[in-house]
Amino acid sequence: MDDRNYKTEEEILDAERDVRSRLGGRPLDFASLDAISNIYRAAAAVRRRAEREVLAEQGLSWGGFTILWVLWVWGEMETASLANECGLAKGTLTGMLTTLGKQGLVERHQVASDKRRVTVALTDAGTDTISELFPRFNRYETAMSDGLSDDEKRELARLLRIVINNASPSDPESN
Amino acid sequence: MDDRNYKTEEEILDAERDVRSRLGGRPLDFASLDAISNIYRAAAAVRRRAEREVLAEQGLSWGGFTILWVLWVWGEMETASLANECGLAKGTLTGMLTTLGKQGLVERHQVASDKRRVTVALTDAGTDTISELFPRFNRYETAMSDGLSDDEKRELARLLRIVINNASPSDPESN
DNA sequence: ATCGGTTAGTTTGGTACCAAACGATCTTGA
DNA sequence: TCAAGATCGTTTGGTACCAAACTAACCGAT
Repeated sequence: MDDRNYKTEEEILDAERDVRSRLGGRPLDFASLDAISNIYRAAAAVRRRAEREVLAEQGLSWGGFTILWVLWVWGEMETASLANECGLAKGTLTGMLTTLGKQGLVERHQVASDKRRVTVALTDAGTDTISELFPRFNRYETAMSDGLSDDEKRELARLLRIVINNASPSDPESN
Repeated sequence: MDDRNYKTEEEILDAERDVRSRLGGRPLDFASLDAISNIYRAAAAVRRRAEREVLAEQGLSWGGFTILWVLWVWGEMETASLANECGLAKGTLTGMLTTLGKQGLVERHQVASDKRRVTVALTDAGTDTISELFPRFNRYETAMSDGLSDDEKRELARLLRIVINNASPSDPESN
């Protein structure tokens, strides 16, 4: 059976023709369709494989890894910034910090001047974990970019930044 | 407070310098890092917004929408192909088909010649839903691609296909 | 003809994730 | 000074998602 999870050029064109006819010739934006749906496909594939092949042995999820990485690069920070930086809802972050805390990788500190606020920092074990793990993760990223030139990687990142901005509510109450 | 969820050029360079120093000058592939991490960021942002602004009023998740879309384009198909086509684990598909079935949007049919096998098809209501919803979803995709030329959209899709292939286990027992 | 291995889909157990409701703390204005 | 509102992080309730264990059906070799 056909278990490829990509399409040949012809199959894509077939699908386009089908959809077009099913809509009675109404105009559709296939260029956008293809671009956007591939973003999700690529992200899911990259994530699943990373969790299986790089992160699982450390007992980390993609989200957990992201949190450690952000804390490593940016240092101790408040949960609101951290959630935003990681692209997580604040409620989600609470749970994941609890998990990471149980693993001894992060610590919460109450802010003295405002008892509502909490900062998060890596523990020594957390620092060890991420500094050992990150180079391996980066090699994985290199492998996922195999076949792309450096210019193409940069172009890919640039195009995605445009999409990210389009999708990011500059308007209010995200979270 | 700074609640942008993107970075300026300088901030990215700052972060790069920090990470570089933290690793004691070990070489890192920042081009791949930037490209791959932006894929996930973009996907999460696009998905969340789609679920809120396009899918929620129909009571559909991204995954549920994807299933309807695939069935609409490709017609009745067996669950294994459908799971593969949607990028879902087969166990996940079981649950989502149950949900979609309760909503009256899809039907399961046992294959007569092999009672292990099951095919899935849209109901009339399912067909109505997806054919009404899809054009709106496509307009959303267009909005998410705002600022990209048609050539850039195609280039984005092409670059992502390469990543998808890299991340897809051509080897066995996925699922 | 039946027994062992293979291949379907489903069930199970667990995490990740979101949105909305909540409780505690800070702030502001009268 | 103290009550009303804003703003923190957490809790709650629910879905989506995966991997691994499971069950039923098929199939091939003896």
